[in-house]
Amino acid sequence: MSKAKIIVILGQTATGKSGLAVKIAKKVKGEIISADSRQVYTGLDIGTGKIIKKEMKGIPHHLLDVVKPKNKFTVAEYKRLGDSKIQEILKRGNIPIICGGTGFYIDALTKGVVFPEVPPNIKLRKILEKKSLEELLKILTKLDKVRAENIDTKNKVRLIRAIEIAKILGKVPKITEVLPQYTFIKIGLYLPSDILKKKIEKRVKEMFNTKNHGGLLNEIKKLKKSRVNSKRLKELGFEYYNPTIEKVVLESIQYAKRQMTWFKRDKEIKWFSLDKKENYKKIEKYILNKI
RNA sequence: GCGUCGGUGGUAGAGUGGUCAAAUACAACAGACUGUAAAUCUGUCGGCCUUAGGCCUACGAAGGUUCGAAUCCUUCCCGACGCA
Repeated sequence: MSKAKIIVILGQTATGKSGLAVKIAKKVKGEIISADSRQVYTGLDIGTGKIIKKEMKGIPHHLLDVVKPKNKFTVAEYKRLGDSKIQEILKRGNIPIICGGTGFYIDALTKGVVFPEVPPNIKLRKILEKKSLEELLKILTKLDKVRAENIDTKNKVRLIRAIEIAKILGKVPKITEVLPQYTFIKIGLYLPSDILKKKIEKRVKEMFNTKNHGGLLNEIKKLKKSRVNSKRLKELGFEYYNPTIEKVVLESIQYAKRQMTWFKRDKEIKWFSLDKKENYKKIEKYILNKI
């Protein structure tokens, strides 16, 4: 039996992924699984550029609004949920379309990555956070010399997580990748950088427009009211921490670059530019051919 | 017009005779990524030479003092403030 096929649509922010995904879904009887690390949260709508009901055009969208922003969501959870969504969709005889810009999440779902079964330990993290990089490295070296040697020794977040894992499992297991059970058709969307910048600018301005459900600032107000503190807001991304139009535009552009460094490594991605309308047809054809 | 303070790399801003191609921050460029991933972290960042290193051009402009100047002196240009 041949493997089930799954479409993946990825790309930098503001390249038009969501729109394309809906179009493709209509053609192939698809259902969309979002791969966005922040759109999983309720209440983060404007700042994350979450698709609105009208734009969905009746296509089912999954993994949007699955947790409250006060709770932390993680890749491992994403993988679990994503895998089960894929199964459900396939069972219905439809085609799953993974669509989003969070490379880490996409890889978790498409590369058969197996994460160590160690949930975050908030208490331990609090203690470790107070320690210096040197101290943390020392602790990790004691627990797992191998991981200590190849870890980024200046990255506190990583050091803490490594210790967290090693404390439970004795060491940090080597990352294992099992052969994926599906065939992924990966479509990457890109735009020439000047056009991308313009689109980002336009999008950010729209975010701040108060006619847009009160705008981003109102969204932040609501989040604060629901007792999301400012440290958490910062974690949720730059749009949510003292934003100004200029700042958000700049940081979006920087973010887009970071996204690209991630995607560049994946040689399975077939890239398309969306700067011309007729390219939609090209992509459609490419996908229909593969399915 | 007189007086005071100031003019530093893409920007902001330290440096006030040698250790200065010049702290730091930002931007830019490249990259990493084992449960925070729009997060977190790293490298490069005047030009040229293949790295060690070397050479050249640079701290408003032109001169000067000095073995040596972003730093001191003179004049000029520009800016801010004060007095007229």
